[in-house]
Amino acid sequence: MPRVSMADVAAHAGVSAQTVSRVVNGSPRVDPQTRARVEEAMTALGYRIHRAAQALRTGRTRTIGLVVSTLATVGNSRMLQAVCAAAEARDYAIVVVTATADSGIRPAFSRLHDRAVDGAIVLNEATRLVQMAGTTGDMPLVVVDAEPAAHLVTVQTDHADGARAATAHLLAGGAETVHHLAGPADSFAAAERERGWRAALANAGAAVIEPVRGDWGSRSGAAAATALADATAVFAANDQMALGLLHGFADLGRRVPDEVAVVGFDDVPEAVDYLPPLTTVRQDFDALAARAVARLIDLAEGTAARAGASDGDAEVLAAELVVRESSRPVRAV
Amino acid sequence: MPRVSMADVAAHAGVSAQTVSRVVNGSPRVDPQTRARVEEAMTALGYRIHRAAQALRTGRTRTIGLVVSTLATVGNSRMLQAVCAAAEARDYAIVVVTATADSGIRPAFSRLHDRAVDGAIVLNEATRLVQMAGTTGDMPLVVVDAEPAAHLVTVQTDHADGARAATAHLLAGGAETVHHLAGPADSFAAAERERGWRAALANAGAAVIEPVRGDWGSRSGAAAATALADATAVFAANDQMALGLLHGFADLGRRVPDEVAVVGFDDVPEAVDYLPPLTTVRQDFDALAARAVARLIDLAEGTAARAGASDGDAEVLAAELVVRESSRPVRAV
DNA sequence: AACCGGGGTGTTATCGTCAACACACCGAGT
DNA sequence: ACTCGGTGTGTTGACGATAACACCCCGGTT
Repeated sequence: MPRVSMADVAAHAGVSAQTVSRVVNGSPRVDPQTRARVEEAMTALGYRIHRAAQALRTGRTRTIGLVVSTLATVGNSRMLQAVCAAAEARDYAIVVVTATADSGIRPAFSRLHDRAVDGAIVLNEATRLVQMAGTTGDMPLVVVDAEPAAHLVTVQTDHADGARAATAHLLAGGAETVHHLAGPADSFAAAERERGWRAALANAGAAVIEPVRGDWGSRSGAAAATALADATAVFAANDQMALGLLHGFADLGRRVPDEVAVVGFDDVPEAVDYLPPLTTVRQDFDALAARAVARLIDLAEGTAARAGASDGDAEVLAAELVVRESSRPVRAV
Repeated sequence: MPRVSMADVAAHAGVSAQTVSRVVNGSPRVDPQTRARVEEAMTALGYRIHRAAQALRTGRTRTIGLVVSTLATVGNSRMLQAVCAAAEARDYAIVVVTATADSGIRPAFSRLHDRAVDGAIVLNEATRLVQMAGTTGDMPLVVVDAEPAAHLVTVQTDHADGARAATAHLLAGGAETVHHLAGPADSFAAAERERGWRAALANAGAAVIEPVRGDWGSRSGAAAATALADATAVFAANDQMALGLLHGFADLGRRVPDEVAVVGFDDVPEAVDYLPPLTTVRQDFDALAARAVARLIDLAEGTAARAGASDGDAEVLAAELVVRESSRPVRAV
């Protein structure tokens, strides 16, 4: 049995296809009786709107592209899930495209352009967004965790403040100063976390030791342990690197938290079961995703043109310190 | 500037739109000179095919739906990434829909049906697939990690064999028997892993202690530690639960691996940095995803009708034991 | 000379939906 | 009686791509 079209429904209800369209789109210009008859016909025939045809006619697909560098980080995959949920609630679908470092974002946007998505959300690692200014054409865009800039709508966690809180917490615990295991140099989130760490140290008048740099992965955290062997407190830029650090310190015989305190960032679900359970900074990925989707849909549907409200518009969501055993005060109270 | 259509390209190249279509679709019935002229016009104008129009005319969207219960498990998010990569290589796009336990799969498939996807891949937790036999209509379907059944194409890791290898490894290490921290009762993968564990015990004539059941999350693993306090070897159904178990054992003062050996499943990237580094069973998610996508595209494009080769067709990929410190032999060699 | 076959190309109609316009009807105001 | 505004509905014509068919031009048969 072939697809049921508006014409079929129209015939069954004894009206024109246009009236069916009006019912589907909730136009007020339909007699309640007629509307009821059409709706009855729709359920009777099992009518489903043909999105491709709708897209062809209206130019809008009710589809959002999600550009993601990798899903290997817990943060990204949680964002993806949250974005899906938020989009589904608005009757939008998500198509995922990957943009790796070597492929660049151009092919990703090319695919999205083909698919005529109504807009795109870019996750993370967006420092190199500058490259693509021209490429995206006029596609509405919301970037997560990127440098706020003119003509760019961004949504981000307050990485700097979270990092500041983590560092202050470690200082309050009695550490002379706090070492930092930073993320990749080209990551905005990593830069922000580093900035917050520096600010907290400056605020307390503590010495700044140049950070060790990792790649977000736990292996790089383990590798950093020797370089950080004389630290009494370390703020790691994410939980995975913190985990590696815990491992590295264990191998070196450095006891956590008795000899060295460790704090991470993200609050991955497993952090509570690390050994010892990890103090970390929790991001509200659900809220972040909901805001990103809401902003994008506003842009895509909005009559408020992009010249107006969208200029360099940045939204920042708070992060929350979660204290666990890995940062029990170094010198007992 | 509005969208560039085939007609525009055709005008620019001095041919008809149909000829442009033939060039785009690689028809052999085009003079090489004409083809060159058309291709030149396409790049000159920046032509991009309009998928919605193509979909309307051809009835196919070059889009694959991915139905996923959650992305909280590492396995699922790695599968998602791998599926995206495999699909992109074939010029297909992925749209992700979630089907939670309460929402059921019906709305998910409804969304996919609207979107006119060419087929769908269902990830995991598919025991309740039976519910949807009628719902999917004739949409081509590949299910990952589900009970093979007639009229169902499945792709799966050899969970049972991986579990068997893990259990045999623990027995070889000197354990009297091996306890099992199982996954949720409604999960196919969990059932298979349990089956492999039982088989290995039976094979060795070891006693079977009824498994403790978790929910894949690390917290459930930690909670299971007390119930498993007298074990000398535990096979956990995934790495996250194994991590929780390591935490729980540490709290109980049970030393791993000296007093109790632990093995997980999945080989998440962090497993190597758990304390102690976790022995586990590695799944090849990339291969799994590539096979799933390949099978689905065959189904969707295949002239080989579904009555033929697709009947109860199951593909099984090997898993590999990765030995680390958490299972160092209980009784020294 | 008439015919054939096939490569290369154009024409036409169509997929399902919706914007724009047309129209028919009705009660209210002049 | 006659316009008027509003309401409910139908008609027409795109949107962009392509399947099906029609056509022309050629060299090679009969």
